[in-house]
Amino acid sequence: MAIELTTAQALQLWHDVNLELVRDDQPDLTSRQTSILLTIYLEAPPHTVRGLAQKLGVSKPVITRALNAMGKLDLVRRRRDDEDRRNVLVQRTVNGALYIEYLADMLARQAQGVRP
Amino acid sequence: MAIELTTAQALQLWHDVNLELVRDDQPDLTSRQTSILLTIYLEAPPHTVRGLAQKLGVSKPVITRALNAMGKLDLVRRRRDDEDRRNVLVQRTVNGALYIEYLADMLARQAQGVRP
DNA sequence: TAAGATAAAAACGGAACCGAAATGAAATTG
DNA sequence: CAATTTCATTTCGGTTCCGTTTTTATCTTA
Repeated sequence: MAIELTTAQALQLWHDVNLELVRDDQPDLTSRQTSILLTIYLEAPPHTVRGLAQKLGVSKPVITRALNAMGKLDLVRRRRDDEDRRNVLVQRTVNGALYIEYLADMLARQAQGVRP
Repeated sequence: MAIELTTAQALQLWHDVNLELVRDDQPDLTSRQTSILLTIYLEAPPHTVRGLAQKLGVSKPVITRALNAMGKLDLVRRRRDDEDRRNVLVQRTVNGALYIEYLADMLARQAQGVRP
């Protein structure tokens, strides 16, 4: 069951979602931060800085800084890998799960409102 | 014909779209810039700095700066309003229309790929 | 026409982010 | 066990964005 969406509907949905993200009082995440956050919450662990950098096609410092920012917001958490202490494992938080839930509900609601 | 999308599907779609935006070599727009751009291209003119600021719930300098940035990318253009020369009218460009088209196609393609 | 109102931009200091290069810590290899 | 590799972070200079405040230009109105 693929989702059939005309390009006009897709644009309108993108517009409405972005507008709500700007207008709400949730923290504003960049595309990179959003990609990282959703990768962590949608894909199976473990998630390392190196792995995330490869998946997104960006440098490792970009991941480090994004983790700093999202760590401050309590959306993700770092933990040293005990198997290989060079690695940092990125983990979920309760607050991050709540944010994801907000995002998912908003997206589904906006999609619901798409007009033919 | 509303678009039915589970929250899980919505999240996956959001993830995939953001990931592609990070990975492509198109200019990276912020949520605010995207909202402004799509407002200009989806809603009827005229578009003024003041009107855009109100619609997005942000200050006017935010709009001015976003227009500077998107003007450099040739995505939008300013024109003085001849009726009231205090106003700036924001207008579309060919390059902006091409960017919108790229965005729309990518979104529709990603939506097409959503799995039940 | 002088005074006030309005629209946009500019200026300012502070915060965040960028890519590239250097550093620190831990594991691996010869 | 010394040298090298790997992983993540820090640092650097530069750019961009933020909110607030000030300035400039234009219009309205008393």
